[in-house]
Amino acid sequence: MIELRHLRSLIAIAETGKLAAAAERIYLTQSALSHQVKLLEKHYGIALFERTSTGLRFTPGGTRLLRLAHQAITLVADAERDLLRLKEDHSGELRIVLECHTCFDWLMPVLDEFRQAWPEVEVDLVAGFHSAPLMLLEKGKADLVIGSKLPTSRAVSSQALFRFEILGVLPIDHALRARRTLEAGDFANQTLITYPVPEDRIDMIREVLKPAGVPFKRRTAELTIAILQLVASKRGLAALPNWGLKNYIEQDYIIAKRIGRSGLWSDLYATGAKALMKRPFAQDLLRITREQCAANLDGIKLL
Amino acid sequence: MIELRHLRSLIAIAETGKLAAAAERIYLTQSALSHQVKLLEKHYGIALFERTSTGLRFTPGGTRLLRLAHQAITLVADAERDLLRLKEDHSGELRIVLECHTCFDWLMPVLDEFRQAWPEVEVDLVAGFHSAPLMLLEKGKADLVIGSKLPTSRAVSSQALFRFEILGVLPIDHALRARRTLEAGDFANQTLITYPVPEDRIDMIREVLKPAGVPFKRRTAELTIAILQLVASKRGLAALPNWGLKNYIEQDYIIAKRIGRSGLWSDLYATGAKALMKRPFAQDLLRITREQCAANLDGIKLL
DNA sequence: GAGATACTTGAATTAAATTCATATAGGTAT
DNA sequence: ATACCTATATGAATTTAATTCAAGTATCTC
Repeated sequence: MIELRHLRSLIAIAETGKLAAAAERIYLTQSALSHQVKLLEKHYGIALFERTSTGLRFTPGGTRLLRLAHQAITLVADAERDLLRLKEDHSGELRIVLECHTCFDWLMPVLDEFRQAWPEVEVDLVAGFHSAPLMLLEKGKADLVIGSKLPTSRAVSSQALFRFEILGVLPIDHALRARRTLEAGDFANQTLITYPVPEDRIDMIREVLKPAGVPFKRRTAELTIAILQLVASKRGLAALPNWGLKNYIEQDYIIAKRIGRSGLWSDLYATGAKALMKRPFAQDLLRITREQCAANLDGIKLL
Repeated sequence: MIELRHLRSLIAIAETGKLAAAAERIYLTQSALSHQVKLLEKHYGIALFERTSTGLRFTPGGTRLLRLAHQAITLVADAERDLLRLKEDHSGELRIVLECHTCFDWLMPVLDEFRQAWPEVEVDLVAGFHSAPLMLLEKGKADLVIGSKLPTSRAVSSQALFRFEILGVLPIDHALRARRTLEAGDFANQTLITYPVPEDRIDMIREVLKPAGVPFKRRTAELTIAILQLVASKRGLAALPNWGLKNYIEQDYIIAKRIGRSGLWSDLYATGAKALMKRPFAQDLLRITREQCAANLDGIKLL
């Protein structure tokens, strides 16, 4: 008999396209998922997937079950949220500080869903760059910081969200267009186009260019699209999260390459006061974040 | 983590009101359900039931989860039906013969749901009483007989539906009104009001009055409501399924009593050609029947 | 206050899911 | 071709989880 466990597996498989990756996401082995899938197919007597050399493709039957999965899991989440609200006060305030510019891109739809689910929570975005987000938390000027891991004090706790890859961005006819990966040296004496934040907050500089001692120039822009325009018009190179680039790559607006042998990865955390992080609506915000990002952002790894 | 299994349990508990009865319905022990419920309550940290001396009453939290259960289980049933249709031809013909008059009462809503789910199956009701329903099947005049168990030939198979209790029906001020149960002797020289079918097709006569050698008179009526009117106006007694009487009992129109120490029970079966019974839409009709009857008919036992 | 009727509980058991270790299969680069 | 990489599949061993068994408690009824 089918169980929610199976439906959760189907969603993970759909989002990753591969058994092994799906397994990792839901903390199982690839073998367990293979057995699960086989059992489902036997149970219903139809194939749910075509096995290709690159992973699994859903058959019509598999697609139908996947639809069920999305519907059922949504209902379960709704019901569990209602149970939480039965237990505890469900109003509150949530002033969110974003450490990274790109986070806006996924945070907006997340907040839309969150506001629907918790209408009595007052959500505010604290805009602009802040040099000491931990201070903001401790002084009560903000409730939640989204960015890299913060030094945890007694009163504050961090929750990992996901890991994403930062790719080097080049104009489509750049000399390095045929390369598989970029190295620090490739950026020597180039202009790096970044958001207007200090150098040590830009992973590409902190993790790659500085350690390699590569000289480079810098130019800043506020918006992702502005950075891409500058790259496309050959004013320089950039390093941006893979999931934000997908559309532009597909439209041959720019090209993107892995940086270094195993890539440049960055982890995102949500940090807030311990008391806040335990509250149902905060937990639910993180749940919505992980769920939406897993579903919409290609190539991320949930943490 | 919650699973469909738990939701199925909640539905069974809601439909029976008692752990033991719910357990029986879903083929578990009462203890298993108790453990399940305790686990759910611990998981969500709220009480799902109030324990009363007569069984379990849903708390608001329990009710919310029960709503989820109905929604989710419905979605699952829909999806599984679609999978069946992917596998096999889903049109057909279904001429149904009803052996028992009362079956109309629950069959109509069942057929409504069935027609929605399988619009390409042509459903017909073969009205009236038939003395040899097996013949109808074998001669291809009907596809499905609903009634008591038929002698199974090679080509035909029976599937149990549910067991219901037949209660003795008395006018509200009848001399026997204070009795806990009725015995065969209580019907001596009384008029028994029945549907117009042969004696051996009326359980009350075949199982109780004949074996006890009790003399009685008979009068017939076509419709359940007509029988009840005759009883209420003291023209005689009747013996009818408990679930059809509930409303009338609550309105003090008639009273109903158990017949004999352990009651008079009757089992209902669906019988059809083996080839038909294996087909998805026939299986689904039986599933819908069991599900709807379990949900709507009080005091029946699924078989 | 004995007997029903219902749920609870802890330990023992059973069943099921998962892991581990390895096999198989399809691509791709040399 | 052959090695090699990336996938999924499979069988047996293991682990985990659910269920049953056997009492136990509580409440109501006569």
